[in-house]
Amino acid sequence: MSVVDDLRNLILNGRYAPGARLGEVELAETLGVSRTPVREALRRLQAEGLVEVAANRGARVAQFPAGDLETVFELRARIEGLAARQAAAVATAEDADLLHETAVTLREHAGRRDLDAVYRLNADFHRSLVRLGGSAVLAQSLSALVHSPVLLRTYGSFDAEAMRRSVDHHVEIAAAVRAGDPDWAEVVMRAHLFSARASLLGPRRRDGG
Amino acid sequence: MSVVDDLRNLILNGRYAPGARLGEVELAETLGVSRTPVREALRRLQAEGLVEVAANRGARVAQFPAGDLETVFELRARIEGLAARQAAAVATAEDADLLHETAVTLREHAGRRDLDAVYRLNADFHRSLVRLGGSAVLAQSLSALVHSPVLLRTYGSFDAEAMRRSVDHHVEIAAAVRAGDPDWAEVVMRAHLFSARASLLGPRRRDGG
DNA sequence: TCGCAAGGGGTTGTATGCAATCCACAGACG
DNA sequence: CGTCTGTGGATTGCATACAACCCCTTGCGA
Repeated sequence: MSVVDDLRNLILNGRYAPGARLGEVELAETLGVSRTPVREALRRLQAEGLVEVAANRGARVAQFPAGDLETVFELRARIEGLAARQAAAVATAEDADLLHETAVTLREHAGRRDLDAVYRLNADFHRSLVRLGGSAVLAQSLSALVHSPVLLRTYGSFDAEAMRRSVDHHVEIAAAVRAGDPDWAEVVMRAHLFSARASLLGPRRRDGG
Repeated sequence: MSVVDDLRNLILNGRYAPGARLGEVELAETLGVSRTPVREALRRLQAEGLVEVAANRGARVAQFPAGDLETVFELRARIEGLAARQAAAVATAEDADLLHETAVTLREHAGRRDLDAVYRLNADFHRSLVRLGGSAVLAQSLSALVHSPVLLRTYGSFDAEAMRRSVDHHVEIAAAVRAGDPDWAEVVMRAHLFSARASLLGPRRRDGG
């Protein structure tokens, strides 16, 4: 429907890889509109951090330097930790049950290595949690981080144990929300993201020595 | 120079108050360009969270519901806490000296209640710290929060003691960075923001009772 | 007097044309 | 042979024209 959503999906689905050139005329033809809405969509996605545009030189899909990936997870741990905390503080039993449902379904699909469903349910879970947290600024601060092209298909690099940890974290977070325990919810969420970071980036060796 | 920067400054300087209508033709005339660059600037500022646009109904300056202000400060404490931590971990002595300079100058202007200079130096300080932290994603996550129109002229609502605390926090953060102590830098930054929140929103009474 | 529907003004959404800028390649000069 | 410069093609940036949409007003009817 909306050009900006279409373009965002194209990037997020890997149709345009990080670093790929985004020519205005090519996108306009692909999306079946003129250059004007394409340009506006590119400007929005630029502000979202999904694309980088150089003056007079066009747009490319943004790519994080590897060092920034650490920061992305550190930020997500802090921001989504807050989201989990607030969700646990305000969620009703029905809210928590819905979260639990999603987490359990996610676990089932993970058992069958159905990665597409896992990715979708994972996004659902995190989005629901943020919505429960109830703050628009929270959602916005996160969107730029979780939509990062580098984070796509992260589950592909998880081994069996990491996958098990990840899906169990979701269930545990739902339990913490159900219990109305903000501290519990926050630390599990932080563990969830640090665990994912370790699977993606490998072990963090100590500095000294 | 750039239309998006001009427009952002207009909003941030209070020329357009939160909730004010942003007509495309009016802005185009004000800025001396056509509607096209104005529209692109509005889309960018929309993604930054500074303006809200409704389909076919135009753009307005964004305004947070009061409840979200708590979340904004909670988020800033977490994100800028990370920025301070990373800055302390990597900053050189020269970097720390520059921060100290800014903090001391800020304190002098605050003593004379020169609010314009205070606001500018404060922004400089926080920006420098984030730049020291060295991560583009960090800078981007913050920009949407600190640019929030609601946070303008916050110092106007500070009493003498709160002002003193705020400026001293800057000096202390510089000291922590100079000492290369990430823990110290982070907690002072968190205190800095919680103190500001208290001045803006009043005391947070306990729930129970 | 109140409700509703049709019309008009104004604003946004989109398309297209033109100017400015950038990159690549070729040719000349040292 | 290497480097610099000029020219051509392509792409972006901007302006303008037209179409679509929304809201407000106005007139009619109950």
